Amino acid sequence: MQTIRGFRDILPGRIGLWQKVEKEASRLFEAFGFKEIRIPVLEKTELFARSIGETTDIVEKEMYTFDDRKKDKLTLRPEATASIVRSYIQHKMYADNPIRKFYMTGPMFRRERPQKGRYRQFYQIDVEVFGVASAYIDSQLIYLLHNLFKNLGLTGLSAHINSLGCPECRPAYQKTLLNFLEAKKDLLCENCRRRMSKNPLRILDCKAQTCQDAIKNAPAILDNLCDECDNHFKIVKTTLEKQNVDFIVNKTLVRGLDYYTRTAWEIQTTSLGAQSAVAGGGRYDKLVKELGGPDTPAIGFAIGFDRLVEVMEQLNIEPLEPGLDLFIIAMGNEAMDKAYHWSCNINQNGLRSETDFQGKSLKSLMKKANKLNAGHVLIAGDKEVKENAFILRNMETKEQVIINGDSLLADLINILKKQ
RNA sequence: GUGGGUGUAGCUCAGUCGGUAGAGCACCAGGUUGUGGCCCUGGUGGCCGCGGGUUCAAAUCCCGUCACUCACCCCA
Repeated sequence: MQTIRGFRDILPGRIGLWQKVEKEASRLFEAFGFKEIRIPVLEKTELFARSIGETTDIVEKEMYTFDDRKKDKLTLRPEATASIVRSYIQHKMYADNPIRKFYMTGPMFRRERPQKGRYRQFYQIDVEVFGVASAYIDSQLIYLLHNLFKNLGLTGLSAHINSLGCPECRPAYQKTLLNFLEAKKDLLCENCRRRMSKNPLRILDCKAQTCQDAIKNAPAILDNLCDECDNHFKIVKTTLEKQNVDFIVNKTLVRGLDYYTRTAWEIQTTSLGAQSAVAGGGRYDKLVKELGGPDTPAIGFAIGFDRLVEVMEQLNIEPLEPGLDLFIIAMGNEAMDKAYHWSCNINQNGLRSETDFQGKSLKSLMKKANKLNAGHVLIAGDKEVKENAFILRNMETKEQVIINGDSLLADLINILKKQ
C-alpha cells in the first residue's frame, strides 16, 4: 500500500519548518488583527464553478469532483477564497460588522500532474479581508507577506504587482486588446486563440515564445485604467515604497482566476524551477455580490505552504526542533515505576521529559539520551533506589549531582526550569 | 493531458558481457560487569517498485503497470 499519486505524508522528522511557519504566521496575523477561521474541505461544486470561473483550468480539468449518495455534486476545495466568501455570506457576517479579516491554513486539492513544488494535496496559508475598499489594505497585505517571509529568514524573493482594472475600465480595455490581437491572430498558439473568446487577458501571460513575440507591443491594462483604478494602484505603490517593500510592476501578471479586480500580485522565487509562485493574491471586489451577498469589496492572498517549506530547506533555514529537558534512565522494575511517575509529573510542569521502558543497558540508554538531544539525564538504577539518591547528569558539561529521593521532583523541576 | 529521466537495504548509491546482490551512513550488540558524542570489531536488515514475457538462467533484455522526478500546460 502506498499514498496515491501526488499525495504525501509529512513525517515528524521534517515537520519542524512547517511548525515554524505556522507559529510565525499566526503570531504576525493576530498582531494585525486577523482571526483564524476553519472551513470545510468539501463544498458543492457550484460554489467553485461560480467563483473561480467555469472556463478556468482549475474548474475545467483539475477539480476532484464526485456525486455523493444523494447525487449532489461535491468538490474537494481547490482553493480557500470561495469557501470563506461563502461562509461570510452564509453567516451574514456583514450584518454587525462588515469588516472582517481572516486567516487559515489547510489542504487544497487539484488534480494536476505532480512535479517539484506541486502536489495534488497541497497546503495553503490563506488570508482574506472583507469590507475594505481602500488601497491601503492592498498594500498592507503585501507588506504582511513581505514581513512574514523576512521574519522567517527568506531571501531571493520578489514581489510582482499589477492592476487588472475593474468593470468600469476592463471591458473597454479588452476591446482594445482584442483589436490588437485580431491582427496577430495567426501568430498565436492554439491555446491562446481559444483564449481570445474566453479570457483574452490570459494571453498576456502565455509562456510560448511565439506568443510573447506577438504581443510584445500589446496595449497594457495598466495604461488603460480608469481614474479610480489608476489612483488606487498609485496608492498601493507609494505606500509600499514608503515601507521599503521592494516590488516589480509586471504588466503581464494576470493570474488564473476570474474573480480578480484591480490589484493582483505574486511573490516569486527562482529556486523551485518552473513553480515560481510562492504566494499570490488579489482584490476581488465583485465576488461577494456575485455569490449572493451584499456588494462588498474584498481582497486576499494564499501562500503555497509546501513550496515555502521547500524554499526554506534550500536556504538551510533552521527548523523548529524542541529538544528534551530530561531523559530518565531507569534500570530495574522499581526504578522504572518511579521514573514513569516522575516523567509524567515533570511533563505536567511544562518541561519535556521522556523515559525508556525497554530495560536496556546504561550505555545504550545514554546513547539514546544523546540522540534525543537531552539537556539532562537522571540515572536511576538499583543502587540509587536503595540509597534513595539519584544522579542528575548535565549532558553538555558532564557535571553530575546527587539528588535526594525525598525532594527529587521539586529539585529537578527547579534545576531544569533554570536552564 | 503531452514529452524525457529514474525505481536495488531505513537513507544515499554501486552492481561489468544475463550466472541468483554490495558499499557508506543509519540501526543493534560488544570493546568498558553502570555513563553519550570519537574510534575499533561484529551483527540485523533485500519479493532488485509490481505483473507478465524471452532464456537453461533476469536486478540486468522486452512489454505492461504503479510511483517518483524534470519540462510543457497551469498554478500556490
